[in-house]
Amino acid sequence: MTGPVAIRLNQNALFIGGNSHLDLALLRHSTAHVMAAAVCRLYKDVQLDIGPSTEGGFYYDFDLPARLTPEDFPAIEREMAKLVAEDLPFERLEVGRDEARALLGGQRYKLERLADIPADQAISFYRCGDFIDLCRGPHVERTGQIKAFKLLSVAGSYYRGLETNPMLQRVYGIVAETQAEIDEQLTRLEEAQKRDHRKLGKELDLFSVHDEVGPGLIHWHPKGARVRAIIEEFWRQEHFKAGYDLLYSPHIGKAGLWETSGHLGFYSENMYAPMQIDEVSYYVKPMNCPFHIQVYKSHKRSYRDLPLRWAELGTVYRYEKAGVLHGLLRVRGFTQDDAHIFCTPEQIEGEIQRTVEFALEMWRAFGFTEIRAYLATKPAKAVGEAARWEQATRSLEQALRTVNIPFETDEGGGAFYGPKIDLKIKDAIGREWQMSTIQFDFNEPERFQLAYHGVDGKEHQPYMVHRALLGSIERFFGVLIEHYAGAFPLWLAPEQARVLPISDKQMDAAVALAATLQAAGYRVKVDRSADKIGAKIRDAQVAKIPYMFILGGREVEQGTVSVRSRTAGDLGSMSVEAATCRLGEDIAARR
RNA sequence: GCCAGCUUAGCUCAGUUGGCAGAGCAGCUGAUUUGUAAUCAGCAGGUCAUCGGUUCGAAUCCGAUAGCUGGCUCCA
Repeated sequence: MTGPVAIRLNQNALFIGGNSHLDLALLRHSTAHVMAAAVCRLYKDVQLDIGPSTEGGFYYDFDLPARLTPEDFPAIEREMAKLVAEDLPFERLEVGRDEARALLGGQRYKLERLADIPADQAISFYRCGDFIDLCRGPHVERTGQIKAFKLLSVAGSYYRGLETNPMLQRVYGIVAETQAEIDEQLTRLEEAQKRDHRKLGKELDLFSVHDEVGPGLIHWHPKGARVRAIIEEFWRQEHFKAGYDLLYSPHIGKAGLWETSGHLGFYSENMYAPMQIDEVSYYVKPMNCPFHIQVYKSHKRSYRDLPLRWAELGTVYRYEKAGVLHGLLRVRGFTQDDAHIFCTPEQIEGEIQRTVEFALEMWRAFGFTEIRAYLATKPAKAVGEAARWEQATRSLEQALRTVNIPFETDEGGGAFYGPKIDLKIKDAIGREWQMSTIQFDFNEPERFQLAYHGVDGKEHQPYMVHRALLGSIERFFGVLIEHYAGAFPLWLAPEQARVLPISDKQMDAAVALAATLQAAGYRVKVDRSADKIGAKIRDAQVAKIPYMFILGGREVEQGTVSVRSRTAGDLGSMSVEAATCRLGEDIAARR
């Protein structure tokens, strides 16, 4: 979107000036109204809810007897175009409550919305032709100011977002100043869809999900598994450097363990049914913490031992509702890059800070810089003393300020057992996914009676922090695929280089070169097809392989190799040493 | 789980009003031995997601189930 939207507001409307972002929001919201007006003209018995602007466009929620499908969009768009052509003014009306009720007639959702407006607040309606809607505003002046728009999708949406409420139909759309901008936005959406990890995962042969096995259960193919192995090895080394130790724990545990931890009480709807072993119930783990706690409790701990930082790539299984599963980003079995930090109250602030810094460092290493942080505070229902909550929340906030990343506060968004910091990043089409999480836990240390001996010789309860930096390896891989559009940098690429003989005459030399490079630790394959060189290059390019080493008669004779880069094209002939040197440089720079 | 839509070869997709199941790519075989993004020919590949119904006849119409997609709720 470019430039400020030049819109002058109705003199009755609340003035919002100068800011193009807000003007765009006005335009979007106004277009939502026009869409609602169009729907009311075309359909009978329309119950209206709300139609706000969103980050990318707008939507309006309706309840109507007809079921809307994208096939209905052209008719709605035509009706909207008529409303725009009529250039109707948006008129603001301020009315009393009784009059408002009368105006709303049989609009049940609107009447409920009206009841929510505080007594001291003005009640306003906006009229646009014969369409009138309870609305705070503001709006653009006239419908004629809406130049270009398009309806994109329709989906169900619970009234007020509550699962127990009726489901409304939500129609999404976009609006811009010119048709060209709409086309541009649609092209961007298409481009984003091309880097969807589900599409690339199939095309690049990275992973799969199978009906025969079950939804949300990921199969890592050789190439995906190779990338995963590199990620995990890097992760382990970074953790050792950061003062962590590694743990491995079982996949199942007795019911009693999950009772003590509280999971059977507060997390059972996400846990799979138990299995009977020797007449005892065992559960597959949805989390790793109770196991780490057992290790902690395996002997007495002193304040001199703390902090303990224990990490595990722990595979957990959680029941997720069928409708929420999404490629690698939302699955039922996944490996968390989990860790638990046990420390004294004095250490907590420093530990949180280094954890946040560690997380950002990790994200930077993988090429991510745009991350949003959220500080989630104490919810209404919570365990733990108020003073602890306060100290914990303060140290989280302090850490965010010290590392200087902007954050939003999610008031009351913490878990019942402690406050947390979440780091979120966006997928190819702008959906935000929670990745890193740093969570305090006041619940389990209490339930498991965790203790350490303090300087005073007395037993104290340690602070416990759960943290996952990448979140889960599955989700991280999904986001990574989209981030690089499948073209992994050399250090992560499952196949770093492919040797392409011009003809079969160079096959022996090609196999020998690949063997040499493989022995030196590079991931290299030979193209053994009978294709012409152009086709071999195309195959390698489509497979997004960073380097192609082309061997013709000349190269074999001179002991050189013609190097082609995925991004820069033909780099010309060079010695094998020069070529491997280039690989080494790219790997070191994580290019 | 809820609302809506979708499901045809390994992949991407055609398939008209209910009347013999199709293409490209990939695969295999053969020919070609090629100099920086697709060599040519042939062959093979299907319980049209599954189950049931309507019909003389169903990929096509109806119902159920499963999976997927877009959202909602929930979450790493």
